[in-house]
Amino acid sequence: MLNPDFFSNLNQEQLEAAAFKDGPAVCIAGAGTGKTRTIVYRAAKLISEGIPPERILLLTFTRKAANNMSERAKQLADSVQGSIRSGTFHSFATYVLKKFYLEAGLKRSFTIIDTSDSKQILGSLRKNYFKNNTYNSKPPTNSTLQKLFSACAAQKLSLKELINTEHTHFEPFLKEILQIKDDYKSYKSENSLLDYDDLLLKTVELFSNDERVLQLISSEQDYIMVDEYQDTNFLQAEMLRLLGHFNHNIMVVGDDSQSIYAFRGAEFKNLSDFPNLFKEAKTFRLTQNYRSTQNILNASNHLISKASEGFKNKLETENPEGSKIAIVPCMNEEQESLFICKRITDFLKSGIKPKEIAVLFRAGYHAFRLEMMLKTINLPFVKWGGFKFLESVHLKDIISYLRIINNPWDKLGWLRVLMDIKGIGLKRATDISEELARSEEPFDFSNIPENFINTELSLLQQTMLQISSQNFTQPSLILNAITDYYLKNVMKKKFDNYTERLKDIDALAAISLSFDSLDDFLTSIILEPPENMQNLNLASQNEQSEDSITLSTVHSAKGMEWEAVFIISAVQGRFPNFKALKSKEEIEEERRLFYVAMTRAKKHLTITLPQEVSDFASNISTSQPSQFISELYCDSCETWKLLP
DNA sequence: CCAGGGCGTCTTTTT
DNA sequence: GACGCCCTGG
Repeated sequence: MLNPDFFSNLNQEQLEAAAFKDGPAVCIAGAGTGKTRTIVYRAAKLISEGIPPERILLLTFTRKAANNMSERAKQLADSVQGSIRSGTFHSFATYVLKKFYLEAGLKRSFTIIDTSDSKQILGSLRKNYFKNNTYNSKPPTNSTLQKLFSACAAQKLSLKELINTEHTHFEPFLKEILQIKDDYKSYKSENSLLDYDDLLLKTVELFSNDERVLQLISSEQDYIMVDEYQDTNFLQAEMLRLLGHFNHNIMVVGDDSQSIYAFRGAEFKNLSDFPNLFKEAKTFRLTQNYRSTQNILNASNHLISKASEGFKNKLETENPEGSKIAIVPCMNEEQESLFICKRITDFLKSGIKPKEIAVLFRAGYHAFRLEMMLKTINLPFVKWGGFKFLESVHLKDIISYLRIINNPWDKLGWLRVLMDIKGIGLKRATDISEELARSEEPFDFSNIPENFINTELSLLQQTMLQISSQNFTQPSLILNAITDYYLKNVMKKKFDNYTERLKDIDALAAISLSFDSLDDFLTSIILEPPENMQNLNLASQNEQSEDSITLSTVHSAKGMEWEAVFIISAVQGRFPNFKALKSKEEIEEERRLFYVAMTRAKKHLTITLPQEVSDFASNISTSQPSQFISELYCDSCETWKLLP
């Protein structure tokens, strides 16, 4: 049953969008205008009218948003059995490809590889190229290659076009880069590997080539809703367009002023283009903001009006004026951190709860100084974004063992595991992994050259044989056995801080408990990697976050809101980031990013500008205030003077 | 061909 | 402050 309170929570704009039933629609919803509430209400309403929840598909780019929404919709229509299907485009694509692997020309058990796997493969392929060093410019690194190939896929560009337009300094290497791209493609297909882009690419291919499959998949849902549509790329829009052949009830929701993912190929124009894709699409707009004070909105509107493109949705609110935005120049990061600690303490004294306070920044490392100070004064905090938990060496290692247990022919997994053995480097590890991939029996070492074999390698073989012979079904049990081996034989030798790293492995073990099969666990961890230590263990996170303030990158803060928000390091070169300074489009994106940061605040917004930052990336010593300060500055702001 | 040390690079943001 | 790459000696 629908909770009746919910009706009264919707204004006219929201009601119209939420009550819309059949056909395509686009909803342009500014920051803080109740976008999530509207989507959730629409879902709940459909369910209350008899649509089974599992026939509603909710697609988003990040899983955080997806989980959040299906939870809320569930609460709303609580007597309903079952739940809304929700997920990211990537997880939906994986579902499709697993179901129709034959039609997609794949093996039943294909492996999904993450970005660092791609880089590793590219690294080994790259060794065959760029040998004659006669050019006076630097050939692309593994990482750059990975980015280039990914950009091609997301933007539907040929490599040649991409290099000739955006990366002209690689023109001398074009031929070799093209060859590496071919090699990479063959390597993936020989080993049944799909990278993130392939998931989307193959699904789009499948949908365009096989109408039967498209129809079968389409018949699984009646309603599709897409959140944060401004963050989708060409392939995702294409996937949606194809689904539209049979599914007419598609609603996309988004805000082009909050498009902050162009760096990975997002096209915010997808939002304004939607009516071209679906001719009879109805457009809704949400413009009334419920989140922020008048002052915060004034300054935010002021800033976004400088944007050169977009709908320029001007937000309005009936909220009180509130206090002015504090612009606070500081001498250096030390003083900045001190000031923030002091002001946070004041906020806490005035009765604001810790979880209603957030500090936002452009890049993870901008907060290092502040983190140290918060630790010294014993103020608990959680940090979102920045550091990537699963990319740490020890966890990549552990996951490799799991991959081998799951699939003993996984060359990439073997490579990593073997290189941890004394006497085995890249060459031998490659030879052995290829031999193992060729063998009929799992863990068959009989064709490995004898001089490669030592006690450590035999121990590895025995351990793997033994674990796999136990036929554990629970991934957590396998993980335990692996950890046992890894700790004894590798970890202590490899790291001087192994006890600290062991905590991460424990955390991974905690997540593994909620999975019943190793394959599911591995797939999930690649498609939806946990962001940090804190949200690994949900229970402890909830307890913790009650008493903790939040530190977050602006990207990870999207969709969130807090009573009091700080934006730190608002200096030219940090925010906007120095890498963005050279192109107009990237400055535009930085501005939207700053806008997202500002509009997270409900009541108090404080922006700090250290005049001196030491930055190994940009080498800035004295810094100018961020250009966005003058762009946002208006009657709603005041500049503070700190005593030295 | 491997191990280990030194040195440079990088950190923008995520599936 | 961590990691990867390159060089050298064994």
